[in-house]
Amino acid sequence: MNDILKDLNSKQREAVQHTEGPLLILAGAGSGKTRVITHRIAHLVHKGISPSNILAVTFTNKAADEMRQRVVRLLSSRSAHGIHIPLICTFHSFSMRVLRQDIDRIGERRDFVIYDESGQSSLIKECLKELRIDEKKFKVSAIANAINKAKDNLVDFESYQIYTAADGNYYREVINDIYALYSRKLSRNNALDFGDLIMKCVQLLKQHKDILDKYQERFRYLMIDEYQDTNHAQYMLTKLLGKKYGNICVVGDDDQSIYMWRGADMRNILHFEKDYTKQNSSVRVLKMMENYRSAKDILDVANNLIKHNIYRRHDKGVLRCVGAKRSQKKSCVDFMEMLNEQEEAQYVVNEIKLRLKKKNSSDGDIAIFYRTNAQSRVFEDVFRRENIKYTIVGSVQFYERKEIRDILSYLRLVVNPSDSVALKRIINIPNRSIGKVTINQLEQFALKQNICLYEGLLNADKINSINESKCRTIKSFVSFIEKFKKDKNTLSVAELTSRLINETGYISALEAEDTFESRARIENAKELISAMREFEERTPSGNVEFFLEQISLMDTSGMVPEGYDVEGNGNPKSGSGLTGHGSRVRVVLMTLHLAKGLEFDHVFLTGMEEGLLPHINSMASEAELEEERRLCYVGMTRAKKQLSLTCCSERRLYGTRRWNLPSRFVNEVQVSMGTTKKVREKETSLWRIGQRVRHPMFGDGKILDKSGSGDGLKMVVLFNSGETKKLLVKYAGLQRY
DNA sequence: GATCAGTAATGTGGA
DNA sequence: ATTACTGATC
Repeated sequence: MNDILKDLNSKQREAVQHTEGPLLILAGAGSGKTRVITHRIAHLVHKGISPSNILAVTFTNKAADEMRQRVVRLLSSRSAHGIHIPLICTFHSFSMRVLRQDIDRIGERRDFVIYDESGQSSLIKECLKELRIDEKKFKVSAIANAINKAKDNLVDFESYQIYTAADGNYYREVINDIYALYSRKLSRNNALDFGDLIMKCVQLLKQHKDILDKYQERFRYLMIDEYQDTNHAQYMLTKLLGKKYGNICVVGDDDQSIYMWRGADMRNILHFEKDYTKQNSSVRVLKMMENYRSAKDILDVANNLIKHNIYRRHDKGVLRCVGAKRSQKKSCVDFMEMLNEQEEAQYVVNEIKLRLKKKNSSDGDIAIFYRTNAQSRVFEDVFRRENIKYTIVGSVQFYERKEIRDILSYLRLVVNPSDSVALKRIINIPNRSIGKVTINQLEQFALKQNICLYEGLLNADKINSINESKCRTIKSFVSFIEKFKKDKNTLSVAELTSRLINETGYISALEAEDTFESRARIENAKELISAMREFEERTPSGNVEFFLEQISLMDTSGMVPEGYDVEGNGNPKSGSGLTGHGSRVRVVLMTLHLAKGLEFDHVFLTGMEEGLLPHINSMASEAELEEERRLCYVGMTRAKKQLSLTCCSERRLYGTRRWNLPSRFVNEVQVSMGTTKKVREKETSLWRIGQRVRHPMFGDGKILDKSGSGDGLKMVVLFNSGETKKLLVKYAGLQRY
């Protein structure tokens, strides 16, 4: 038997060897999914299929990178000379490739830029202003959701109009107007949003048979990861590509579908069999339910939970424990009800400290999961107070920082002057005295003349309401950008950017500020430049356009601290920092959504309360409730050795005090657990006069006086700088230390 | 008087 | 992070 098949169990081997025709792999949590995909790719190549005929699609870049690395390892061990790696990429980057080649066939320019979520909402705000729609009645986020949802379902604004005309709903009519204007604006700015990438790709392939044929011929073997998360547009894209040869292998787990709210359509995975069965060929379905990750107790709990989902599920049996050692006398699942969220956090920290003391070096990774981001605050407070290092996964990411976005907007503008969103972001950064009013006048002018905003700036002297001195300021800004438009082709990305931030005065403005925060921003700007240098080394031919493209396709989500393996399956990554360092314990905090695909020795699943998990907004419909249950299931199945569930009888949430019951999910798992213990409230007054506090901006200080209570609690704080400030506790972000 | 910059007030589902 | 208000500046 060849070594690609050697370390696989029988189900895995069958999946790898089934290469022709449609194949559905239902891969339970911890069953070795990534392993099967990578080995299957290697097996295809080994069989003699050209790597260029193989396409594997994932949802995140992280998953794609991980897979690529593992495929390289598998292939290079068996061939000394240069190996060719199949295309492994995300849905979005695949669509991007296709569109860069041929989008002109459906009437857009090939040098488009991509708008992220904030670019999208800026543009929607522009639309609201132009259509004179009240932002309070039509929330930008709601409109963005509606538009994204439409695009996920392949409904472009023309089709939206047809549906709207049919049902005569006022809200939809307004959305329709915004959608139409928004689409025209995108086009005018030479930009696509994320939804467009897939939708336009499908439109292109549907409308032009020659292009479809080109890709069908090229990619004869398709593999789709996390198929349960595909939306309709993604479904259609894979369907089109796989139509000719039918060699389509999808991998997923309907029990881990947690992105319905983002457009994922579970019917894709539930109906795959029916969908791909034809007269002359049948669909192979493989169920991999052997779990290599978790202790038996943990799997019992998870199985007990998920069996309560009856509404939509593949019948695939329960997760079976293999490999992992049976736990000792003590159950490795426990549950604790605490009085409030401070006590909950304290309990978790105490448990972690106990573990640290034991010096049980094999219990290296600890994760704390929660349903909502807001819950992380309390944990941070306690961890900091107790001096335990932790990492929050998914908090503000590097490329989402203000200073980085500012600099990137400059680059965007230089590359594509019609990008009005980028222009408006930076036109007055640093201060040039071009304010709201002036921008408004420029916008009005551009709208009337039917030119883009940048051209409006070029013609600022033709606007009566703009005086001469303002005009000069605008002109000097324009010539600044024009200069860099020329430099762009002669300078490297890093060099161009470094000049840009120096010559704009961006850096000197930050230097003048000279605060803790501004110094950090300068550091980040420098970090960006070094990221660019790295990029130049990696891709010597790479220009600014390509650099920007890479960044816009990076998933800001799913970023995990280095060393955490995706679906480890007993293959510790060498040099990951997890092995060989003795008792180095790592604590990570994240939302349940971010936990998917990861694994940890000890998992704390916190806030197990009605209203939080299941979340209050998901309790109305059975479908949403089941998604909450799956979310909980995902959290539980991340644990290898120990799973601790916690809840609070009282919790301060969104400013109000709430009394929640323990989550129904706790009752559902029905495993004997540690007795519920009520912990006495220690101290009501955490903010006492004399207490040392830390403020994110003003630094360290001490409480001099306080007044008010509850949300109105105010404090007078004397900071080390000598300044005295009166602060509202609710918003000040103070921490005790 | 118009416009701008800085400050204060306010907002919470999940990527 | 975004909006409302206020004093500063052209």
